[in-house]
Amino acid sequence: MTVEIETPSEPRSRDADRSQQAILLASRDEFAEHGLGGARMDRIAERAGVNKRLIYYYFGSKDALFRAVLEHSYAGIRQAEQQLHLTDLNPVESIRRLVEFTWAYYIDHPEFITLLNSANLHQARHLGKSERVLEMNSPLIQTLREVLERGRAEGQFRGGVDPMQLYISIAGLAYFYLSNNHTLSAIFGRDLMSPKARNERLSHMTDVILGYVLTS
Amino acid sequence: MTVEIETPSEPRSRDADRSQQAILLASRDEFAEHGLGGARMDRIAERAGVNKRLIYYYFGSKDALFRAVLEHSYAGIRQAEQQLHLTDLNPVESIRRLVEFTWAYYIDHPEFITLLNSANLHQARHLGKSERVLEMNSPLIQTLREVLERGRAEGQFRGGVDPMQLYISIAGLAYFYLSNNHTLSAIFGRDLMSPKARNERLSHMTDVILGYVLTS
Amino acid sequence: MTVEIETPSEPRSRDADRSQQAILLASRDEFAEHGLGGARMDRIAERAGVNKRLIYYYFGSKDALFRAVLEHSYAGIRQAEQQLHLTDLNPVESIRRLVEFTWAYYIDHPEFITLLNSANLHQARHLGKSERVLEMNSPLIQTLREVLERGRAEGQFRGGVDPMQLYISIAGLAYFYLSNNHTLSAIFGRDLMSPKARNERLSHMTDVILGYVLTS
Amino acid sequence: MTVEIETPSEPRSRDADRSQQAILLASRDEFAEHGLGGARMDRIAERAGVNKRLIYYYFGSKDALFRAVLEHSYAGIRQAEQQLHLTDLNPVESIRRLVEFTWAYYIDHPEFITLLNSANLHQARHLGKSERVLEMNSPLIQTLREVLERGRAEGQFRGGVDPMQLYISIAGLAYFYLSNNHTLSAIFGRDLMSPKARNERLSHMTDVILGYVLTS
DNA sequence: TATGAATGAGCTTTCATTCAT
DNA sequence: CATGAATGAAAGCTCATTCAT
Repeated sequence: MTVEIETPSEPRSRDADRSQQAILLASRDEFAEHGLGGARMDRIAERAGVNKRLIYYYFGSKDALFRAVLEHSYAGIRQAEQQLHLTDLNPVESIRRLVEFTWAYYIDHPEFITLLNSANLHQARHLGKSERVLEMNSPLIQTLREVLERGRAEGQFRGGVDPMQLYISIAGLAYFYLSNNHTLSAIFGRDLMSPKARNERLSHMTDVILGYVLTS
Repeated sequence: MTVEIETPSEPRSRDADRSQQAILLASRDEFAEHGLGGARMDRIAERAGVNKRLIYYYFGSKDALFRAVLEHSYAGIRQAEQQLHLTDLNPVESIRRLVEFTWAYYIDHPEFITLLNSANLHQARHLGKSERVLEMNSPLIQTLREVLERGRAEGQFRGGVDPMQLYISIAGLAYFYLSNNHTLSAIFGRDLMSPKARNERLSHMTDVILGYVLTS
Repeated sequence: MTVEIETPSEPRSRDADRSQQAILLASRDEFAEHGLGGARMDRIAERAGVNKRLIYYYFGSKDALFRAVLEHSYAGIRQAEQQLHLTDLNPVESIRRLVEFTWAYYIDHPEFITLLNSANLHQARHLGKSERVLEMNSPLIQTLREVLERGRAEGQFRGGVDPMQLYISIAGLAYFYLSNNHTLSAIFGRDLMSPKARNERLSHMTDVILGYVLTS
Repeated sequence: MTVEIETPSEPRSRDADRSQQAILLASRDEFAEHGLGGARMDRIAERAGVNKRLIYYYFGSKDALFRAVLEHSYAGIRQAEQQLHLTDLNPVESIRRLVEFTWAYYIDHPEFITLLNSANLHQARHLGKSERVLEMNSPLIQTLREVLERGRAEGQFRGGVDPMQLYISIAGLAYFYLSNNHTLSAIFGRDLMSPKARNERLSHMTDVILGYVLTS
């Protein structure tokens, strides 16, 4: 999941960029697997194939590195969301696609969930150092609002739906299932990650969300 | 290292019980605040007001202690769920009460969410050491199944609803909102934990779930 | 130069005291030889024959350890000064004894000079964390004041001598010679630490100080 | 690594000279503030506004840089001393001027004291790598010897005064006061660096030295 | 002449855990 | 039942120094 955000223009040593990217990807995986507390700088260096010192040279500290990884991940999902083009579809298909996208994105980017968990664990204590995250996905909310209004205008959707609440709900339906799949699989004695189970979950999620927004 | 939380049968020293309980509560808070990796045995000892060595005497290791805390937490919610008496209500009220209960429980026990996160983070790597968790809340699923069937029989509910999926969905709607409330509050520029916001969320959740299960 | 300051009364593990003392003496030597920046915790642990971790267990940090060493050293010279009994002698002998004592103490405790240097180097930047040092040697100043007054009353000493200035001067005459003896020996092409050279310096110092305080 | 401080004979790049000077001044300040052990090459580079690699290009190593700084500082005081022209004055005024000069120089060049301290700390272990320092201030000693002899011939000064001892004493009287001013100010509860306190010290120093050399 | 990238070695400090009583 | 003393291993981080250009 390499996200090239900005085209580098200045003639900088290619190795510098490559090293930074390597560190970023390696630490994303390490943080995802072990959490912020459990991640090891040594392992990140090894994974990235660079000297440990170089991580500090570029990112300063473990915390700062974690923040960089978070921002990188947020940028990734924000960018993916921007390619959804929800307004090209009719309202029902639009909602359906958003549910499917959310589900697929979490499945394809399992590290995103763990990173979010870690972020929330630590934000609870020392809040919001990374202000850059904030401008995250207001655009999608705006689009969703338009979709809901159009569906309402066409008589398909119920009124009074808060797009933010809906967005959070869609995310929550996917997130909890995936984030806790180990515990849940154990509790319910089913493999919740089998292809069949995944399809059932997506189907259920779609039903829940459409059942909510659709009238009659 | 077995921890007897419920009434001990043999006449054990009151101090012993008190120490164990103190350790359990202290470590629950510490794990909730810092995660498994970030929790510190020293701090747990300090919080519990006991000598660090005593923790090892009773619980054996940090991992074992974490497992004990998890089991304790699971036992807590299981016990609370058992007092719901869903079958005393009509199907619609029953579902409504389950949603309300889940919401309220997560709000009252914020450590539960963090512990779940930590558990899943680590289970992802070394699976299921604590087999005792498994028998967790099948009973509630069974009750929910009966509620759904009754609603279906009375023509109020749609058919084909998997009680496990529904249970996970209810949990997910509450969990994601609360777990990520810092990030979400920042992104959307609203305080998602104000009394008003909480009520709105509960209202929305209920609408979503009822919108899904209800026919017509 | 072991200074037993306070008789331990409580029945504490002997090893604890011994370990702390060993750490204190080892770090005093290490700090004296290498300065605060150049001292190595590993070497201190080795010198003290204890585990490195134990140093942190007892002293908390390198800085705190340095402060403890300083206080220990100050206590040492203060205690030695208190055994001078200057008031038992006539004024001239009293001054002579103070000069001799200062000289001998610095020679016998070469670490004291280096520690003072290090302390001042660092105090220059983050001032006075160790407030306990403050009550150091006012008592000697008071004694010196009495000696000067008596000498004045007996017509031997000049008036208007500030005991603090005199105390600093006596110290300075010894300190600079010893502190810079390597450089000075090189510059002047003499071994300034030979027994003969030492005697000459003490003799000179005594002449300077008596030449100043004596009338006629 | 020879550093030409005085006018370079061959036409060297102005930038090169400027860089070397900048490094020299920056490292002098850094060494003075933090000592040899505490000084940081990174900070020196930053202070000097040059690339870190350039320091190595010009000076070879941290130790060599420190030696260059020391030599630079010694050269500075030696040069200042040569402009004293002590022989132009009568013996008493000559001594008085030397005391005043020493005091003023230390006050104006506080880094000199710290550098001397660091030098002595490290020379104590690996002696005398910089032989160039040695020719330092024999000339002044020679001048001082002449002054003392003249004073003796004129009957004002006592005989048998070793000019080296006197020189060291004058330096020591100023040095100890200034080097330990933080500690001393704290101990005695006075601000030893106030203008008034400084004047008193100089006055005292002059009295001590003249009290010693003058007859009757 | 000058520099950004990179590193091996070693630093202070932390941690879960055990020993001895 | 309880504890203060002690530790091996490893963590995050720093440092003087070198490489490549």
